Amino acid sequence: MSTVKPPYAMPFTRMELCVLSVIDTKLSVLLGRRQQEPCKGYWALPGGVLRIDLDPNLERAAQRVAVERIGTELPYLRQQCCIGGSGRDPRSHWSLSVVYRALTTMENLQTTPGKRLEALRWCDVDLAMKDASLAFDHHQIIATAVSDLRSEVSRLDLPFEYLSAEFTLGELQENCELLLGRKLDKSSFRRRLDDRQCVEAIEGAFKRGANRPAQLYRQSV
Amino acid sequence: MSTVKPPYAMPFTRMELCVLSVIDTKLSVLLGRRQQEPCKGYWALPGGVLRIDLDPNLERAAQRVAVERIGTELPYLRQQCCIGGSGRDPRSHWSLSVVYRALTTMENLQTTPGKRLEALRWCDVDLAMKDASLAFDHHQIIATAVSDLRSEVSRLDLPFEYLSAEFTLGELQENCELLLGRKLDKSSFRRRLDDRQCVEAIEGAFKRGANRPAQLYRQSV
DNA sequence: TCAAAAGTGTTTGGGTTACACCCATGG
DNA sequence: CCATGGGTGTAACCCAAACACTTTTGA
Repeated sequence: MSTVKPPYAMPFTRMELCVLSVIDTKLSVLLGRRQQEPCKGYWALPGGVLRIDLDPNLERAAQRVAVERIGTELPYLRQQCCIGGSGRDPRSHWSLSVVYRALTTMENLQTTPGKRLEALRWCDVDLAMKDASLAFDHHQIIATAVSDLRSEVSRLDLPFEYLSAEFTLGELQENCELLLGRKLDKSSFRRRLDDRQCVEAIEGAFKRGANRPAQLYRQSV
Repeated sequence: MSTVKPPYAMPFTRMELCVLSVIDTKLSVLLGRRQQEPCKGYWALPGGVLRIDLDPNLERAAQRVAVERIGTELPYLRQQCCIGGSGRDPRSHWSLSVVYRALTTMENLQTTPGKRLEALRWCDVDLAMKDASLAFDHHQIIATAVSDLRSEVSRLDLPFEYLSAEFTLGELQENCELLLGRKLDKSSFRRRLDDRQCVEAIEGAFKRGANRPAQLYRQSV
């Protein structure tokens, strides 16, 4: 397999990250303030150029960009969409962005800005989704990312890479409620969980506190 | 906005089409037999190179490739996913494919193969989804395209670009059944339709035949 | 004995399935 | 008047929401 120069010019290809987290009980998205043109000074999703000399595939590319901009790899990475066309980005006549969505916890993330970013901050998604002052079409991307995440959680397609390995049903429910932005009923939540067999009790493992001990669970095989 | 040569090499970027249709009462996918390496002689999804000199955006690129390979533009075009990495395609060290899904009717499509294809043929999706002899990872792409289409139809997110402008409820139901590959109940299908208000009756328009005339409907605003 | 969170049962209601039935028309 | 497909009504059922209740621990 030899590398042949393609006969046509190829698009300027970037990776963009839509990193979500629950901050202060609200689902939030990580935004970076751009240090360079285009959209210098505007808030935008963190991103970077695809490096075919460094990245073996798209998902690894997204993780490399995460490390460079945010300082860590990201759990629960999902491809969201890709957008391409002429006139999107002044650096090139024709540019293509591959967007990945992630879910992480604040603790894993110190928000010290990486290369090419002036600052990083968390922004409540309810605000970000409507904020037309974000760079490019990023508020639209955030809206679909949030809606896709929420419909996954609604149908109990749970973000296990984001959750800790062992959890009580109360903790699991609380996490889902924070992601969805609404309360769930304990009884029906549990019934749906064991209909779908998505979690299993860990024999003899409990979380103890100032109350009745709670059975610990893990993701089912 | 000046065009600046990007500082890094960019991926060899292609468009692939997953064109679905109901052929002989079965949901089928359009496959082309490749005339050139890589995978010469194998059946694959029709596709072509992204041409940033010709295509204003990704969707237009998909339509241009459709015209070149299949001879017509396609209704109901949806972005499916994109796949990228090194070692996928011997023409380039690193290649990226943007996959679009479409839905069309056999009548709109003469299957005379376009450029770079030896032949075109329709293949029952139930076979194609499992056929590991398809080029690249195309059988996997087909499987997710079919599943995405079917879950849209299940929740009555109907493919209106594919349906004709006026239809009876019987025709609509029959179309949905063919796409889903299973029978639906007439009564509940109609109840769900008017709960969701996705179609509206066309005042005074009927389809006549050797039986009771059927009210014609169209997509709701 | 009380607070707090775990865990369970029971009722209700919305929505879908299954199926039976009536209606209107051409032949 | 009969075959054919359009169109409607009803009962059964499934799932999840709502909510009340019991259980088990530490303090």
